Order: sequence, then structure tokens, then C-alpha cells
Amino acid sequence: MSRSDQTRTAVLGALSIQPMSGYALREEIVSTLGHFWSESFGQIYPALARLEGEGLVERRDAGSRSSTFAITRVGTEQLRTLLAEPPQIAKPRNGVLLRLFFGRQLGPDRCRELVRERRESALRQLAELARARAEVEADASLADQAPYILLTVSAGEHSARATVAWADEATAALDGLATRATPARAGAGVADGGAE
Amino acid sequence: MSRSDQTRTAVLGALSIQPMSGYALREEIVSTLGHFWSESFGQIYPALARLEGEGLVERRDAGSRSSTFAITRVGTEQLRTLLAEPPQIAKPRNGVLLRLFFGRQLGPDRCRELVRERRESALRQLAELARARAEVEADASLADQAPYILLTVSAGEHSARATVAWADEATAALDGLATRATPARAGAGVADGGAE
DNA sequence: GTGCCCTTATATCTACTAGATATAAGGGCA
DNA sequence: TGCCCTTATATCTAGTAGATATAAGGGCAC
Repeated sequence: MSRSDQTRTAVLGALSIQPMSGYALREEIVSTLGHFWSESFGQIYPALARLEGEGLVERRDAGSRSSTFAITRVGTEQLRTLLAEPPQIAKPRNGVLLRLFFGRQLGPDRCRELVRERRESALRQLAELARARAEVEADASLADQAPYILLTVSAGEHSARATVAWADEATAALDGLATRATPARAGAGVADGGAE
Repeated sequence: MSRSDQTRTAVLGALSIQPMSGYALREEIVSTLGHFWSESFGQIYPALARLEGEGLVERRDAGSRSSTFAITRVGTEQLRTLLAEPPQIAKPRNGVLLRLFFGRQLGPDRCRELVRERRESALRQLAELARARAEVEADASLADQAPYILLTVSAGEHSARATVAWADEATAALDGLATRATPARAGAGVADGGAE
């Protein structure tokens, strides 16, 4: 799959859920696909224009300030074709790990903080995914889409839990590097982490 | 941290390991940082030129066809500053999950295949990380850098294991959706997955 | 009633990045 | 000797994030 097809796939996919405006499309991608996908307005509007020009989406209800875009039947077929192509694997650029790799220059305290922040972020993500899971499971209108959606939620949950587990292990490793922390202090830190 | 500082951080960081040519720098980033970072030549060469202009790296041994770049003392200080800035979190764009989200359009067979491929890829990554871990642990010259490097290896391992666990769960979920697969066939599929 | 502020809405611009492309030199091997 | 692969430099094009610009609608305090 060429990189240009990624945004097309996401936009057509989101519009296959329901017709919506460009702005609402962005909102939908953030709220529904946001744990594994993102698109900026910089992509969405030009993509909509191109897709409209190609007859894959059509503009309805063009009001004084807002248009609703709907996927066409040709668009639905094209979506299926795009989905069938092999996914393009994104290149990793993990800024936390970049800093940890050069951790000796940075120092153990800042490293510990980075790990803690990453852990907290993963816990927040877990809470969001739990909410998403509950919504999907409660929404009867999703019907036979729900199992597929839950696969993506589950991927996020596994990933977030792995991050928490790693963060705990990393914290312990960094503590082992620290110069002469008192055992009571180290214990208090772990307890705080667990409560969050 | 502005997005422009990311490549600078990675390039300065890699050069802090040892002086090297632009091409070797790319190779080093791929081989040493590759499980959590990537940089293209499109970034590396212009970044080196800018960093040289700013006195953060200097060109040595400019031969007929290759220069060696070394980080300067000012460059090392700047690296420390850059590392201390909060990391920029990359936006997710996971093509496999995008396809699984719209899995009803794609069909369970193709979904199963995507999950299997993702699992295999994770197992390959685990093998590479095991190699990396063994090298780091065997390399006495890394000294007090090794624990930090191992944090990044561990992060990759946790992530890859989570992916495998998720893939197994997803496969089972997709099997539960399949139309009347014979139990023996489903069992054979699982055994194949385990063997890899 | 008015003005401010926030949200919804459209659209594009600039900066960052991937990956293709172009060129060239060095070395190995048939 | 020529071909092919690797090392090496460098930039170009296409894709994307996020900032920027503009505008309309609605709520709310004064």
C-alpha cells in the first residue's frame, strides 16, 4: 500500500460508519479510532476534495457553513479494495526510549521520571479503553461489527498493560542503579505507583 | 520539544557513541536504535550539515569519498539539554488495527491472516531483541551504559510479547466468528502458530 | 442587547519525515 | 574487464502534523 492510500482508507472507513462533515470526521477518528489511528485536518480536507472528485464520496446538505460527506457505492467498493491491501508498517520513533538509551548522560532521576510519566499515561489509556469497551459492548446497534472493534480495543489494552509491566521493571532497575536510596523511601515510591 | 529537535537528538546521541560517516550513522541508528527509532537519509544529511554549521559536530578525516563526523564538546552539552526536554509523543497509525476495525467489510479470513502475520512479525522482533540483549550483556565496554540500553530492549520485549498474547486472543475471537469451521481444523491452526 | 468566548467548520500553509532517486567510488568475482 | 553489490553523499518528491487563518453560531455575563 502506498502511503497516499492510508488517509484515503481511514477517511473512507470512517465515512462508512455514517455520513458527516469534515470537522465531525476528524472528531470521529479521534474518538473512535484514536487509540490506534490519527489524521490531521491538513490531510482530511484535501483527501475529501480528492475523493469527491473521484466520485468515492459525495457532498450532501451543503449548508451555509457545513457540508455532509457520504461514501458512495463506488467508494464502498474502493474501501474494500484498500482494506485488502497489505498494511504499511509505521516506523518507530519513541522519544522516551531514545532518552532512556542515552540515560547515562541524562541521569537516573530524570530517567525514573520519564518511566513514571509513561506508566501514568498507560494507565490513563487503559481507563479510556475500558470506557470504549463498555460502550461497544453496550451498543446493540454495532451488531456484528462489535467483535472486530473489540479486537482493536484489546490490542490497546495488551499494549498498555505491557507498558505498565515494563515501567515497573524499569523503575526497579533504575532504583538498583541509584546511589544509596533508603529502603523505606524506595518502598514508598512503589506504593504510590501502585495506587495510580 | 519541537519536532525539529528529534532528528538532532538522535543524530547527536548516535555520534556520542563514536564518530562516524553519514552513511555509518544511518547504519548505527538502524542496528542499535532500530527497535525504537528510525531516521532516513533525507533527515540525516541535512541535519549533519546544520549541526556542523552550528559547531555541534565537526568533520574529520574528510577523504575522497567519505567524511567522519564527531560530536564537539558544545554538541555534547546540547545533547544533554535536548535529552532533558520532554519527549514528543508520536501519533499512532497502526494499519493492521485500522483493517481489523473495519473487519466486517474485510471478512474473517483476511482478518485472521493479518493477525497471524502480525504475530509472526512480533516473534521475529523477539528473536532480534534476544540477540541484542545477549550482545549488550556480553559487551564489557558498555559498562554503565548497559543498564539503560537494556531498558529499551526490555520495552521492546514486553511490547512484542503483548502482541503475541493479543494475536492469540484475537485468533480465538475470530475463530469463534467463523462459519462452521471443523474443530480439528481450528486446532491445527493453533498448533502451527505455536510452533513458530 | 451587546460583546466576549468557546465550539464548530472550512481550508491551507509550513515544517518535518519517509523513501525514492541520482550519482559515484571501491571491491570482489567470473 | 565488466558486472554487481556495498559504501557514500545528497536531494527531491510525496505524505503528514500541526499551526494558522478565517468565519459562523451559540451561550452567558454584564
